[in-house]
Amino acid sequence: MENTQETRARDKQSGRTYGGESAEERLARQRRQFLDAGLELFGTVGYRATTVRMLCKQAGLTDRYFYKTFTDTEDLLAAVYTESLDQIQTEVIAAINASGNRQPTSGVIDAGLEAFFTAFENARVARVCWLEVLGVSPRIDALYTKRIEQFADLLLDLGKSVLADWRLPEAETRITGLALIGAISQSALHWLLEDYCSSRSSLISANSRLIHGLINILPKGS
Amino acid sequence: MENTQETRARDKQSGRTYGGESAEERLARQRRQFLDAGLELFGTVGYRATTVRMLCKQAGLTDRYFYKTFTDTEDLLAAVYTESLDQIQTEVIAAINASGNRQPTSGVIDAGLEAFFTAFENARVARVCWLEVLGVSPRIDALYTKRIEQFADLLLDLGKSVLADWRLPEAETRITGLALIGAISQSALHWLLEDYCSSRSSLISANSRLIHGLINILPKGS
DNA sequence: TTTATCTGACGACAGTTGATGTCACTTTAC
DNA sequence: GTAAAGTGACATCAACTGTCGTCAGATAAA
Repeated sequence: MENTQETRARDKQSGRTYGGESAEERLARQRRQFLDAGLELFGTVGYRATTVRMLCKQAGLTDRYFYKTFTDTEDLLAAVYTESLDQIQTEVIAAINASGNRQPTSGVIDAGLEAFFTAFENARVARVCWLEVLGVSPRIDALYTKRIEQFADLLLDLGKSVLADWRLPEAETRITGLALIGAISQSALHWLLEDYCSSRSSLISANSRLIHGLINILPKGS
Repeated sequence: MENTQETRARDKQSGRTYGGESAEERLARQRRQFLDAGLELFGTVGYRATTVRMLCKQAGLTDRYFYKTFTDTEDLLAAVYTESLDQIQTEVIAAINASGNRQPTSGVIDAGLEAFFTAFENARVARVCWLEVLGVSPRIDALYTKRIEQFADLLLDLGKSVLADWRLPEAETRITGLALIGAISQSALHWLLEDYCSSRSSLISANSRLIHGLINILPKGS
């Protein structure tokens, strides 16, 4: 059906170099600029108050390029959120693996918590991940749920690897993981909302105690 | 300065009975209708998508009466949130006091948790309190923070009354309370987002275990 | 009954927003 | 060097929102 010059010309970027950049490089750079602008604006004035025009001004690009890469501001929010959490998750896992001494549980847990809270010392990241992302749309809610569950699974896998046999029924295991993530994230949220007036170490120690208390009371076997 | 008929006439409601209701009764009824409409709409289509017109249609009243009682949709949101949490807090406290047997800690805790989760089985209440209220404005954020802290204090007071001497430093005590509320509320939030597919009892038991584990590991004296 | 208040339906207004289009100018490819 | 593609500043468009005003009719007080 006439997939000729017309159609081909209308395709995104026909692919010419411009300013020393290939078409893909330009698209990637624009995407990055919008991601940065999104984190900056969503993390300060908030998602609801952020308009396409503001994003473009912040990114130093024109409206057209926004719609070339994203469909919505919501689309950008999802991208910013995903990228932030990807990075944090990577850092937490790295910290856990780095604290190689897996036997004394406390070391691993505190290392993970430290990486976690350190990442959320960036107020923009914290605000986007815990405040702005909630109640936007069913799609974003689903994304949020998925990421929280990923973190819960990370925590539970760690627990199961440390405690040889795990005797908690599956349903309660899931809820327990979510509850722990909730405890940690609520701490982080209040940390942000109170302008980080508590010390990071007190956050780590309070949450660490919670986790140790749980491990202690788990049904034990053998 | 001329506080005569002009000014007096402009005052809210000069105070005549209409339809068998006094001026105050009418104002109170209208306020209630808007509160109900707010809970309904904020709890289903969401705060961002709710407009003044929609609220008035839902409440069966005209725009004018909205502005007579509330300044903003944000104002109404704050009122709906406050009323919902007031009621839940009352129910939780009542449940705690009702389970009079204060010695066996578990009874009190489970009773409180049961009242809590039962209240959030109302999806509209849950959505408003955990989703819609976040990231709206600094004013609403402050309100949220205050209420969460109230719940945390409730929990901590209960703990301190059960455990004779409390040896945790104040800073960590606060964070611990917030973390516990976070655990419980994250459970409730996921319960909502997953359409209440878990059982209430599993939520109670998982969170109860978390609290008992903490109590167990607290620094003990005497 | 008459007059002032209360009510609901409706329209008007300005301000924003998302989304698209225009136009002159640069840069690249042929 | 010439045509096509890329770019940025700006205009345009409809849709929506908060907010306020108008007006006819219902209700209560005089």
